[in-house]
Amino acid sequence: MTAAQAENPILKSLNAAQRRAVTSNASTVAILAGPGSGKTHTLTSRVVWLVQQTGCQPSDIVVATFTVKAAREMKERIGKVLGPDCERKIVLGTFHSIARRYLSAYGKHIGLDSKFGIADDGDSRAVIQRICKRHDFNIDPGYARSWISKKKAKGPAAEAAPNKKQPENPSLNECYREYQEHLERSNLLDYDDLLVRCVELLREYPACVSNIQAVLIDEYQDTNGIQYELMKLFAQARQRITIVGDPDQSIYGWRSAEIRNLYRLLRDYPDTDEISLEENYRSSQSILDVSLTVIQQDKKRYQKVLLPVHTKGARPVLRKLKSSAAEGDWIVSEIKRAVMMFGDMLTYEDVAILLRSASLSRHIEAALGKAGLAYRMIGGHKFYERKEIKILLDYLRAIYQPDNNDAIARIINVPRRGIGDTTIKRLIEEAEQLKISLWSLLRKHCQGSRKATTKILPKMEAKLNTELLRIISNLQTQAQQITEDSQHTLVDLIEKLLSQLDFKQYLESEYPEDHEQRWQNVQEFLSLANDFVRDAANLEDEMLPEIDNVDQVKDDSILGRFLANVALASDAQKNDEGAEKKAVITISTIHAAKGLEWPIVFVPSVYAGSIPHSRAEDLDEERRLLYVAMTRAQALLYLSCPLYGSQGMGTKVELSPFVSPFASAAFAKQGASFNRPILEGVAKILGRDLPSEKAIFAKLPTMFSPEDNLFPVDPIDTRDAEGQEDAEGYRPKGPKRQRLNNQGYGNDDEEAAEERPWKKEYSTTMEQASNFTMASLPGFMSAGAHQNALSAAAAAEAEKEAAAKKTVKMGTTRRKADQSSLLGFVTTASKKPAAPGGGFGGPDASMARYQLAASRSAARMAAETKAPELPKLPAVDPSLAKHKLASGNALNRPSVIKKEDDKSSKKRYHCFSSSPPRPAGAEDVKEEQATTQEVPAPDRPATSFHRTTFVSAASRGGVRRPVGLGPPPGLDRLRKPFKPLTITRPAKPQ
DNA sequence: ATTACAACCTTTTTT
DNA sequence: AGGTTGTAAT
Repeated sequence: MTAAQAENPILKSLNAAQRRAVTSNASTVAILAGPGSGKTHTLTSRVVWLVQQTGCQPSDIVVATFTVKAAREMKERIGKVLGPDCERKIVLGTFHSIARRYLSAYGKHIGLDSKFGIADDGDSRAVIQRICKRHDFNIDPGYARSWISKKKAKGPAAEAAPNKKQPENPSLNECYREYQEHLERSNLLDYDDLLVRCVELLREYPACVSNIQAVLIDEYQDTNGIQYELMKLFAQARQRITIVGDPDQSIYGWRSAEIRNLYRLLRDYPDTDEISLEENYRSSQSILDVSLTVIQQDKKRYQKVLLPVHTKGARPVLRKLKSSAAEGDWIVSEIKRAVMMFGDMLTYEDVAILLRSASLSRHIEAALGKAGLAYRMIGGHKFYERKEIKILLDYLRAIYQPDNNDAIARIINVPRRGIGDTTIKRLIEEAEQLKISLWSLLRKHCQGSRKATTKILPKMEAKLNTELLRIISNLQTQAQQITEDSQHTLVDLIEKLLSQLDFKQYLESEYPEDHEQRWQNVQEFLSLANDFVRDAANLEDEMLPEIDNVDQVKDDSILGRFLANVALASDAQKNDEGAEKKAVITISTIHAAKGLEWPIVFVPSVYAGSIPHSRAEDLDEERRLLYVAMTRAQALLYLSCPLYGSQGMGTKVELSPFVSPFASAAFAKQGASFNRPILEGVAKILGRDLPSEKAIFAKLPTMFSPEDNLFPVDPIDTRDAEGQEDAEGYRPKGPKRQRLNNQGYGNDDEEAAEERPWKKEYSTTMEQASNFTMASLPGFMSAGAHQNALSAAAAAEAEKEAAAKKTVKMGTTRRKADQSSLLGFVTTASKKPAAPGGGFGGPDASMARYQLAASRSAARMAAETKAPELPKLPAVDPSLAKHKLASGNALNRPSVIKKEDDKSSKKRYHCFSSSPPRPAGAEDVKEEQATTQEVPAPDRPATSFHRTTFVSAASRGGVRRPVGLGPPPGLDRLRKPFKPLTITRPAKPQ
């Protein structure tokens, strides 16, 4: 590189490959980036480079991301470097939101009413359902919906070929047609339409993108056909495109993402500069190894290299638990163990629990709630999907677009007006026959100008008239005024709506149990609206640049934009005003976790049916999903699997085929001992300062178990003994083992465990003999013995531990102690009554215990065949270790130790040449972002959390609820909290 | 005939 | 937490 480049601060934080990607002069650049390789950073830097070095105007750059979160983050990062001015000007957002902006500004050129609304999922479903029902189509509406969506998403490229298929159900096409007609009549676009119409616009009216100098696409592997088309069209003036992606992380095939787009790009732009980023700055080597083992089972995948930059680290864990409930409890215990054993270095903020589906969160939430741990949930139920919020949104939509039949239909009877489903349905049908909107039908009927054939009782008609019609038309008038004078704001409008509906009272009567919570959500909604108005006013967000001789419509009302925003960002983000820096555990779907990272990651429910989801059609994609989940972890990775399904007794569950082939070879069966080398390794990966041993152990609560031994390592369900029918295909791994020391330490099945006779005690001998060394034989886990020892030790003096151990009996009495140690720990964390028989009071005792554990684990590691080799790291200088760590120290990565001579060994994306022979399903390339962990997804307001669990959490002193649910934030929140951007690049890999 | 209410059952992933 | 069923009340 040139001298000038060397001095450029942007480039300093980049490694060679990244730098090449950033500074490439090629007009199209394809960056293939594995997980944790700094993808986002690279893309961001390229934007900066284009602006600073090549003179691109920010307003002439388009950056499209796949998720709102990614867009936000990128925006923030760019703003940090280029300043808010540039940040504002760059056209940056999800494909959908960018398309919406263009359609709203220029849609008139393709005959689109600029006041179009966006049909969300519910709308589409309702419409299609109605159509199917009306025609007695023998189609599953859900299927029809996705069929239509796919058809749209494939884009023009796929148009030609597919007739060869098979006789398509003609009703599908009819359904499609009518659906489209209906949307048009209501002036709605569904998600796919946004893209389809935008393609149409850019084709027919290229002038509106004539200014575009560069197009950058994030998460390219998740791009579908229509998006590819869109990308090309945005770039039509200059053909300058940069994409970043990783085929291994393609997890949106179900939404028509096509990995094939990569080949298309190379075919359409033969001079594309291909660059691969191979260094992984995120995870420990052993995490990468295991992840790679998983992903490599996909034989067709594009082989790719991941070069670990960090040391080996703790072995990833695959933990088997008896039940989902036990799984939840175990996760809690392991989280607590980790947080405690690392002193102040790790907080709950560093922990994520990643799920295949949101519904799996129930057990986890229950366990967290029981333990009093606060959490935040990403993905899954969305704020805007809440009943009470949806009602309000439907009213707003009706106000904005009275012709939106679906919105009207949903609110006709919402504060109850005595109009039932059947009547509503009839009204809709009638309106549709007449080709008028439901709104005008009602209007005319109530005004008497035209009687509806559907009969409406006078009482109800009166209600309709005074309540529904009046409210809506009143507010419509008010909504008009919003744009002009700033006296009336969107918030005023909503508040008026609330009062006219008597909404609070409605909630009270409708949800006697719940109403407070729901009212809080409403308040939250108000404050969200307030934020939106403020942001829209301050930074003229999302305004497209003026282009000479091209006129755009700026007619966009605030209300319209607000509604669009809601539809496109189902993820309500709350600017939490840094109010409380709640260190809170994150629960997320894997999909929503893409691009993020955490020091500690749990992936529960790794069983067949969950991770290859039972309804999944693409197993490879499911595997990739697991891969994505695993590669979110920086230092500690835990997979877990309940052996028996949650419901009832029946369902046995089988370990996911994605890990079972090498489960015992690649994973540890229980959490690692947090001995000094492990701790130091983690500290190094995270770039944090590790507290001294003393500091750590001074804080350990009494009765704290330093090992992951509260749950049996190889649980066998007691019910199994009682003649459970073997589900098809279920086969206990290996011969049925006797339960040795696997008595349930979890809290379920306590009784059963109690009654279970102890088969043998021979295991004790062995354990005693080996002292605390783990038996390495599979199936002979000494967890119980360890537990016993610890419990016993708790009752005795620390020095007597060895002796105490011998006195342990494998009797029922023991379990009591175990249990109390679990529960004791939980409560002790906050309270601190001396545990029964609590000899383990002081730091000294804790230290003693620790040392014991450390030596034990050292022994175990020696015994284990595959023990990770831990580099002997120099102990932290004691003086250093005494430093109290600032809580926020987390974020800087240390300079990376890069392996110097891997050049020779690394493979390249060698077949990344133009016009690849298109192996039918060959999937390739993609990327991953090296996000910094402090940019977790936006919080959901606490009010939207599952309330039940929070209530229980709140009631046990220890942990506070994550967010103050106070009154809506005042107007003092005029400034967006300035969140420092953490660009966490390793200092310089040479 | 319609509406309202109570007892079930079911939940992929997201713009 | 929602939707869908089945039953009771209007």
